[in-house]
Amino acid sequence: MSRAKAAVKKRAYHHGDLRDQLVAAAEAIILERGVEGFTLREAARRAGVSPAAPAHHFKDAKGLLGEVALRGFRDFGEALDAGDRRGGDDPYRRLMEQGNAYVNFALKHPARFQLMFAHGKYDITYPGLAETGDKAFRVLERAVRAAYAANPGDDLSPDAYGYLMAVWSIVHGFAHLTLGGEFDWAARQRGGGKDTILKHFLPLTLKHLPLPSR
Amino acid sequence: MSRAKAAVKKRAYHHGDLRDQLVAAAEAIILERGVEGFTLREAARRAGVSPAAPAHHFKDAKGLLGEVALRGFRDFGEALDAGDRRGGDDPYRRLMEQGNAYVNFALKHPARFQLMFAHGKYDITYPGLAETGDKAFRVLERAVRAAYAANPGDDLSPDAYGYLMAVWSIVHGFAHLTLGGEFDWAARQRGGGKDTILKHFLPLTLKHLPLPSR
DNA sequence: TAGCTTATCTGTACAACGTTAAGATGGAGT
DNA sequence: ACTCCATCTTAACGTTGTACAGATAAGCTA
Repeated sequence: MSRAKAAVKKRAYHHGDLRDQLVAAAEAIILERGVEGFTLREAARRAGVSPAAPAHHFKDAKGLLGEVALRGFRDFGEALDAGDRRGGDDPYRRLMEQGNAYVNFALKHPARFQLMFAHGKYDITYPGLAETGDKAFRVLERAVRAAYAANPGDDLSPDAYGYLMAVWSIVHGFAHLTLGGEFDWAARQRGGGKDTILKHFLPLTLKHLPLPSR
Repeated sequence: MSRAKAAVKKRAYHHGDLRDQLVAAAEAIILERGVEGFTLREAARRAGVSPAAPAHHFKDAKGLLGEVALRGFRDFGEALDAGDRRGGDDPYRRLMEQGNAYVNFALKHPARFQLMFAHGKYDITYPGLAETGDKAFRVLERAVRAAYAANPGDDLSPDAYGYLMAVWSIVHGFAHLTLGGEFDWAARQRGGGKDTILKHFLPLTLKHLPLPSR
């Protein structure tokens, strides 16, 4: 009997799949109760193990959330990359598609996104996390480099930096404010929820995305 | 001997100024340890009272933080209003000044700002909070109304809504990302901290603030 | 001034949390 | 068959938020 099979059998002393199931439980808890509602003991309870069991897979509670954040940044980076590719050759379209992907990811995976930018909640020194986060961020930088025709390795021009920050700010701000419910009045006007925001108000907003000056 | 005077004397059974000092302690804790590091007991300790004392002034821990958030939104609204007035008659300048005020407030009062947008940390039903928050955000709406020449009471046009959300997103995103340390690479490049971001990178970013189409 | 009322604070207690230490279990490799 | 050791449990400790009963003193009424 394999380890994974043993996991479905109840009360096996050795869980067999605890690490992954702790991550899954953590994501579920954050989704249900918000980042604030997460507790390590609850995650252990859902996985059917004692409160001390997670210590054998993660340094502490913030370590487990570090793994959740890492997986979030990995998928996030891939989503941005897919958006970038959808943009083809046009620098503006590449940035526009990335912006759409950015907000779409946030609204499709609110638990992950909220955690990823909830500083202090997870261990930022978790192995691989910094690299994975940087990788995601560099997808955006790459598109800005192309838009400003910067050679690889060269520093971006001040204006290119400003543009990079402006684009990042507008999509991140929109995602953060939407998840925070600050645009609920807008959704209520159209009688819808997240879908309305994504399909109706995001395009309305992103059409004001600044154009790269070169 | 007045109540306030009694407060400085040590170990008076009745504190005399507990409510305000709990708020001050809470802000100090958040500033030092981040929103995550706040505990009610620590606030009580700093005010020199027992852990049960705050209950007579606030329903619970989230109630105290609700008061902190309320005071934050009050000052925030006033800062935005001052910016709006600095903008004079020019709609774009009004919005630009408000944007500057928005980010400046966030960087000058990081503890308050982080708390204000930390959903789940404070009691959103705290008396007066919703009204104070709405009031602050209506300062921005008012300027957009002027820019789009909307009559008071009328609904904004879809494009005006989109513009409102875009402007709000870009300044909020910039503030949130800066406080989260996401622009540290930029500050490091210029060898500075928050001041560098405020004085150098904010103008560079806000110059991409979209213009109202009418 | 004396007595009563009430707001404010203390002391104690409890459940839940994160984390650690010591011991139990059983799969994997020799 | 035997040993090793990763994995899990049980038990315990200190900290947290909060409830409850009682202590204190400030303010009001007479």
